Amino acid sequence: MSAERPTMEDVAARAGVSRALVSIVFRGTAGASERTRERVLAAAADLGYQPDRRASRLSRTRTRMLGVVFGVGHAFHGDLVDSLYAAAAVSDYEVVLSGVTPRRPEEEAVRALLGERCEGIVLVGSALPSTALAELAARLPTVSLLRDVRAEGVDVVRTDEAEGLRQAVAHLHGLGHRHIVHVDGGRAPGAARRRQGYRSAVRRLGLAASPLLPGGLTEEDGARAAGALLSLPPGERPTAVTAFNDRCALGLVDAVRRAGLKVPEGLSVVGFDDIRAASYAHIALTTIRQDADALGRLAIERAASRLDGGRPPGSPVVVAPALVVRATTGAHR
Amino acid sequence: MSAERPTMEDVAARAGVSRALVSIVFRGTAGASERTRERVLAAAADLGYQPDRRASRLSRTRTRMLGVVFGVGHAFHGDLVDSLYAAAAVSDYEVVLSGVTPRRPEEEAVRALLGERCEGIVLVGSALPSTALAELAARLPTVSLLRDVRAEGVDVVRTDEAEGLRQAVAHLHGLGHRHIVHVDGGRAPGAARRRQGYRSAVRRLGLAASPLLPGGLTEEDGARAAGALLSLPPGERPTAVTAFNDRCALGLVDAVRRAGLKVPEGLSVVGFDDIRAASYAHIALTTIRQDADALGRLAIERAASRLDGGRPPGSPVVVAPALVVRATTGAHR
DNA sequence: CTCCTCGACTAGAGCGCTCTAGTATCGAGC
DNA sequence: GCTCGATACTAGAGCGCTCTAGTCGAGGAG
Repeated sequence: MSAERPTMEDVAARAGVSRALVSIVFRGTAGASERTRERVLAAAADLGYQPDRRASRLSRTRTRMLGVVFGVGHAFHGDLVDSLYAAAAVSDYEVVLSGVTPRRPEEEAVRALLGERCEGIVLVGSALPSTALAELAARLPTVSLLRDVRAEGVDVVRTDEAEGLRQAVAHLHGLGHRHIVHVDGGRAPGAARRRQGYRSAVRRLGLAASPLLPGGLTEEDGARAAGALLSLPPGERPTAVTAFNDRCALGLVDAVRRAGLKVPEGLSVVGFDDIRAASYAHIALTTIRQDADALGRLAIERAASRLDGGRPPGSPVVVAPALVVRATTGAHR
Repeated sequence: MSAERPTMEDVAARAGVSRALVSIVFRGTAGASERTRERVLAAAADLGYQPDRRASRLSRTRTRMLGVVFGVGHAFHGDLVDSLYAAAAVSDYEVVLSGVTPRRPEEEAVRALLGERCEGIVLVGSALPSTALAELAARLPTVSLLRDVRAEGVDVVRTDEAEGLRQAVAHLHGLGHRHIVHVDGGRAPGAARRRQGYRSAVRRLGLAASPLLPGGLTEEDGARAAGALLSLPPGERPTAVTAFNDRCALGLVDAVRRAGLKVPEGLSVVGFDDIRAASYAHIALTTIRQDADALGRLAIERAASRLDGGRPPGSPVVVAPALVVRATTGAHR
């Protein structure tokens, strides 16, 4: 149905120049006169020529490809992928996606990228054991985005979770809340730091640290935490909650409202992430915003500086979060 | 930091065989004795050799790569990507993802895939003009997944939206509802067919077709539709609603509940898609399930049959949806 | 003993680019 | 006139695989 795809050779013949010149024109490097450049591009357009990246990557010494492993369908990963694409373009790197899905484990996603000869790899919210990460890092520059790991050679780029929780607690404290509970994320990436941030913030304000409420990272986990919260004797019930993340907060808000408790009048709730849904007018979740743009940019820069600058490891990059006040928090009464 | 990556040549030398033999072993084709096979694999393992896919693809006549363009972060697209990965593996194709994000338009995502020399391309919920799709299809097998288009050469794989709405309306009718309103999806892919499915279903049951309520594909759109619905004079207010999709339904349910209307007692709501969140216990949305597995599988099969079987176009593939009854619908009273 | 067949293995020509080391041409400087 | 240095362009050797067309040797049939 379609004729053989034209190659550089065809374009060269049509433009009456050598293949090398066509290559020069398409790579945009110096060495071709303006007239020839135009002639070549015209010939290419006539033939519908498009350079073959496979061949180009094979012959180039550098592939300038950065692999990105992410959870397909994870809202926040999506925001990060957007930012990674943008940042890579700036540094003249190319992003190659490899998705993790229920049926496609992270190991396989990584293996696929290695076969492509990516020069570096960014793992978004990786769940790989740190030994596996260290092994990876021994082969090529490896950035763990979101997840904090101590693994030889692995660069970490993450949000300052503890600081985020400090801000959340301080915000609630400023509103007059004295009984604040944290809904925990369990073993999810970042959960430990948020937990710890909550505890130290509460302590510093001279409040009593309440036992954690078991939660998780989905709406369902949040709804379950709501059940636990509502079953507490009224006297022991907190007036404010910091949730592990936005989805968890959303589920919790939804469930307590259905039980007749008003938000924020009866309970103030703060999330974490600032996923898109959090900003919807009818939800208007007060939350701790993770700076997806900065996170993505720094992850790429980190990989690029290892590749280009030969700059050595360096300590984890920690991005400051920001409190976004919306409508799920209010004065204590 | 790392030595040069070993090549087939190195493995061959170490195993004391020719490069061709190593290739045979790694491709798993016949022509090597069991003993040699083991020797080669051992040598490869020693060196930490991994075949270079760029080179392999370049020399192979067929790349067996299928490009997939999808919306990063779209929950349902994520489900489809999972199924596409799985189906491609079965047909021995390789999936190459190219994400669409706020800053990376679909055109660019497609261009990237063409440069990779994908043999076929699957566009999930494409928003490209049909002329652009036809142009693409002239170059390589093109499947439009979810979106129904009439474009020369483009294979369409989609859910039977009209049938879905018929089921939704029939379900509500069976519960005694006589005043059912559809919250419209506007220009979103599939919206026209759902609209039309609603109208014909209502007509067939002898009910009056109410004017559509403008909605959209996000929770926010649903919440806005709720506002419009609540502002209707009580006598004109419907007792049941079919929403364009789950997210819209979720936003609507949330908003009407907050306004004091109980679901399903005061209003029954049916969504569309059956995204993961719909099944969460605290949400339990009655919805029309799109069969992501079948959709993905058929999309791959379609592309593969064009490529392998040379089977010609064929009519659009329409997948049956299924009603999933949960807790947002109840008997009219 | 010769002719065939068959399995195991190899040589070598690509695949479509990139990039180094050139050659040709031309104007300027002495 | 000759050299020099640019600038514009080309030849050709890879990059690391795949795959066709072989070679080689062992065994079976006649």
